[in-house]
Amino acid sequence: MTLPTRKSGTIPGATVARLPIYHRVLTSLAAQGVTSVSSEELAVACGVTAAKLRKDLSHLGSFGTRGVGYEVAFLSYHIARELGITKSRGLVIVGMGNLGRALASYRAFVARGFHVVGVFDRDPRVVGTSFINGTESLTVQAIDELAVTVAKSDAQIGVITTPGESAQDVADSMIAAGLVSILNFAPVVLAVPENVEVRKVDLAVELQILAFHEHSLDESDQSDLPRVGIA
Amino acid sequence: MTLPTRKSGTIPGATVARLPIYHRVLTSLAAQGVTSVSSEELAVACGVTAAKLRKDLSHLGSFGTRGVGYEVAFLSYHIARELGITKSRGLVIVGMGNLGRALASYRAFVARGFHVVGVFDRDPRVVGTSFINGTESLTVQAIDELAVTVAKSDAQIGVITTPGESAQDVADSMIAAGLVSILNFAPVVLAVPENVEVRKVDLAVELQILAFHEHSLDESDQSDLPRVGIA
DNA sequence: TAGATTGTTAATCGATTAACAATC
DNA sequence: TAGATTGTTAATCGATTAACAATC
Repeated sequence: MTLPTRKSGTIPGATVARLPIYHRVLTSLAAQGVTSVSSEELAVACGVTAAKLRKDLSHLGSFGTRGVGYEVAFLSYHIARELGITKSRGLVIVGMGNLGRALASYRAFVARGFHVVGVFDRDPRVVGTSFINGTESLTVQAIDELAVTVAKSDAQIGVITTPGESAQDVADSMIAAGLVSILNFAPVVLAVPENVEVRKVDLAVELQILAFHEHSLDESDQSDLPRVGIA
Repeated sequence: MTLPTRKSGTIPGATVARLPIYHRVLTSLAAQGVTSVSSEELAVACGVTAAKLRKDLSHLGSFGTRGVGYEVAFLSYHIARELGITKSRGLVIVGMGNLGRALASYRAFVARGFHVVGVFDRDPRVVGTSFINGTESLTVQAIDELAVTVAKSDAQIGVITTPGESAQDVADSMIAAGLVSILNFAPVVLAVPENVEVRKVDLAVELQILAFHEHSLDESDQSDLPRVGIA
């Protein structure tokens, strides 16, 4: 018998994007006391096909047992290890509008291994105000203080929740402060050095993609309608 | 000379997902008084390659002029038309926690052609409370009232911002109320009939994908380190 | 006409799927 | 051994890219 071997080489992007889902479902199964799961069962719970799930996992190594399935805790640990979420990672959030304040208090972040180490805003009227996020109280800081806070804490990810106009300036400040991972909610394309990874979430874009779905239905409704005319 | 012809057939999903970006950038260019743009210029502003942009647009029809470029207003209109965002679409939001309240007041939604027609929560202590979103005041309703509100208004899209435990129930209520487009922020896979389109946004997943990036850097840092030993 | 840029073609790349040999 | 399920292979599918003929 050989120890499970971690595959060398890189993991496809599409696979990386699904690993967090697998991890969350496995965590949930473990909480329910489930100790073993087949690729078919796990796939259904994750909303993917069993073939895709097994293919994804095959990029990490060989963590299942043929004829049996996967041990929930074991697989969960190896996915967490691969994702680098075995330790909690620090966030800074810049832009304390509605969305920024909501994210600063978002309980799912803590539940999934992140902690907010600082919140920032450009507006002097907002700087210095405090609010409660879960257990601790956060005081809004000026953006000048970003670099010092990032250095003092172990912050690794910057979240931008400003309007589009300020987003590039904020990104520049984050990069100057040493951050190389940015989650950008502002509807602008950020220019960053190539060692910096930006993920963009545009909530209005998500709605517009759904609007396309609605619109497609409208059109097919029309062509499905019986046409009045010469028969 | 022939009129620009709209292509028949379906538009690839990857293209549909980028059309809102093109539309937003075109809107921004128009606001700056730019009337004409080349695929190269537009692509840079959108963060894609010119080849990809032209390929995407080719699925909608032929709206450019060879040797010249695209007329901003003309192209913008045709993308909006394709996406079905020439008219404002109504949203209902269920789950008035931090995220739900933030989205209910999110100005970018109105700016991009959506309006909130109702907000809902399960908690009787929250039902009946009001808050201001831009110009109007919204009163939180009980989920029982969802169907009536959807029927009375022109709501077409349901947004779920509840905890995971309630999300499936909420989705069922939305579908019963006649909604077929759902934006789901709860970290669960919703079971829905196949005529219903669900888009899932998991904010913690976005962070976890960035954590993978951080983690990859950690690993390459280590292998880059000079190793002490027999040389 | 000469220069520029589109729209399309063909090649490449990556992701998905189905099937099955390996093996518990 | 018989039944079950993984991990892998090969085929398919869809998306991206580069190059260029069409044409303003």
